[in-house]
Amino acid sequence: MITTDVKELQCPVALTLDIINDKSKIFIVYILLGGQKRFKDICEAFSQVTQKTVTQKLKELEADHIIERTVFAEVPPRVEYALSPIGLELKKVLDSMHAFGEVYAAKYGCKRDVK
Amino acid sequence: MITTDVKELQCPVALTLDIINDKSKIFIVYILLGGQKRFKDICEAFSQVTQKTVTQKLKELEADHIIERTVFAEVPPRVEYALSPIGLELKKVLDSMHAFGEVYAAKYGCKRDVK
DNA sequence: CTGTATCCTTCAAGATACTG
DNA sequence: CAGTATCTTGAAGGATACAG
Repeated sequence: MITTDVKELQCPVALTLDIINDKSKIFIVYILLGGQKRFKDICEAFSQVTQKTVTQKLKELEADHIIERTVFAEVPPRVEYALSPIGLELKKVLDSMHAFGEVYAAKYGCKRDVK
Repeated sequence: MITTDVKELQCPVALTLDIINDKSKIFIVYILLGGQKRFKDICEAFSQVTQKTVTQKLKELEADHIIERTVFAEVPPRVEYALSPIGLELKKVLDSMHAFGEVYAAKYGCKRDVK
């Protein structure tokens, strides 16, 4: 069977990976764990990534119900992004990553080769 | 300051993400949580990825001390991959992903658009 | 400020064939 | 069986300019 435009992920881990499919998205969640942020703030926290990419990742996260986007009718425009309730659930995943990172760094250091 | 060939990741989450930087590596860890596996078995569990990619990811994981590679001097050759002690620590990360995926699926289902 | 729209580059990964 | 060696391609992301 070939699914043409939809896939069904039986494994919850695969589902999670499909939602948080790259580093930049996890970073956005990480940033938003510190409270809601403006578009500009997210871009600045993300020096290695272009604005275009930030926009795209924010859209994907919003489409997946991980974050919520609020537009304020002001001049100049203001848009705030915040984690949704389900997005907040990702904190546990991030926490476990944090814990692993600390254990790993204690054993092997935190220096990494750049590819 | 510009680092030319090494980066130092202060944030443990960033470090973890740098080690487990894509879905395929997390999947390999996931597969190996079920016990040590042969190269062939890993390739087969990974129908969507080519052998070349599996080889590459295994090498990276080994270089990062996440997995251990054992060569048996047999004919035909046999190579087994297993999680290292630190690699086993990743189980907690996978567990939290599993938990999140279940919560998410209960709320939004497990069907995903294919890009 | 918060995005869109193009164009362009590069790099990861697929296909395939070959080796010890 | 467990890889390595090439070649190729497609999509992600950078740079830049523009819009509401």
